[in-house]
Amino acid sequence: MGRSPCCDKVGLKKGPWTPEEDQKLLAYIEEHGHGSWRALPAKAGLQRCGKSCRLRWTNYLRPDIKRGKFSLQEEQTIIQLHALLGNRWSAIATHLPKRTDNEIKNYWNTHLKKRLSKLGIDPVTHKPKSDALSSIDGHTKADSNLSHMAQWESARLEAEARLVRESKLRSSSLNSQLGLSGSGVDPGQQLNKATSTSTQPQCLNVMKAWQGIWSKPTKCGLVTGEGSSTGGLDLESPTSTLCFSDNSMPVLTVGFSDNPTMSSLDLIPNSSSGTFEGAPVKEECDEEYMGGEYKRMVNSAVPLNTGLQDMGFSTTVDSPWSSESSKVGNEHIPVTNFIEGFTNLLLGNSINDRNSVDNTSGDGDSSDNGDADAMDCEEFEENKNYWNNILNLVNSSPSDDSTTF
DNA sequence: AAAAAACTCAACCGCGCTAGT
DNA sequence: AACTAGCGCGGTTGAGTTTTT
Repeated sequence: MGRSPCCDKVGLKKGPWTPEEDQKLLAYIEEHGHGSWRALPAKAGLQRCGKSCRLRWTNYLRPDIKRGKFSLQEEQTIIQLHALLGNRWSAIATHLPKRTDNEIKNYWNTHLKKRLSKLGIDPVTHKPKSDALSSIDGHTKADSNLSHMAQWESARLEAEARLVRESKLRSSSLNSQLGLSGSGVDPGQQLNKATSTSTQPQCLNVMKAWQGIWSKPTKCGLVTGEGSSTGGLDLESPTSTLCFSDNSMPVLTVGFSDNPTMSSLDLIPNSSSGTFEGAPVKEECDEEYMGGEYKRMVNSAVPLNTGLQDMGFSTTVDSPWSSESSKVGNEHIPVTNFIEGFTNLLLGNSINDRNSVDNTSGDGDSSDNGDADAMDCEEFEENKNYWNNILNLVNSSPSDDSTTF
């Protein structure tokens, strides 16, 4: 019948954890790994339910957790991802290394939500509250964007779930191959490997496809306006650069071109998952953040666009970092620009302005559906203004001395 | 200085999903 | 197919802390 209760056994302790309990849990997991959470408390000598132990570990004791104030970049990431994903805190957390879903959730509820509300922005829909009034039939122009987002997100979630399963399988098979359970390998290192693997972002892959879709139809020239005709290899975006660090690891820098005061966000490729991980630019990031954990470079055989394949797209890629484009169906997508497209979608992009000007003077071909084009440009202009407002708010907030940890 | 209000965040709760039997 | 165990997620709570009155 129903689920067996987890925490209603008599004698099990609840409430705040004591340092002694923390120590017991930490020592046990470091030595044995957590194994079955339900069985763990008895083995570790704790009068707690397994669920409580798991929560304490994942939200507090785990070694790869960063505590303290959220950085500006983290705030921006949370706001942007929340607009896309809603209250899917665990999904958002995969893009904020060392932050737990619980912490992000709390930070959203206690800080960011209020800040957006004060700005007159609905923190649920991320739309200006007045939009509902100005809209004739209750639907705003942004609804069409959100509809696209919802469709992609739905597909993304399915793909992500599969990826996680596969990742677990790979991880467990790797562990067994390495003989981790009984070898002389440092348990702490085992833990770090396990946890770092589990926190690697998985779902940005779909952004590539998303970016490709978004960049394709609009004549505002979202991202690939000029480059697409050359096979999507345009890397000369005004707002993104692909550079290579000393160890030949590409770092994609996404700038907020319309806001000169805004810091840029470096995206460091995680070659084992085929995704990019966000990290602050050098001026603001701390050593730990940019340390080995996020600069790990493994020559992994995992395809760059596993997520796309998972979604049923036919994808080809030459090698994880040597190829700047991949195929979705028959369409080339500039992979290195995918996050730019994501940011463009959220922030608008100066490219839009430039190309929209071009289009207004346009050639005969582009004048076929000029009304629709104008509408697209209008929508992107609205999006740009909206996101600039949000990000400016975050930037200018009096409580924001949070660029340090 | 004290009380009240507001805020923060660790922890709990219940549900849904998946894997195993 | 039905059931159970276990895990993870999102929503909520409440104790402790800080700020305001």
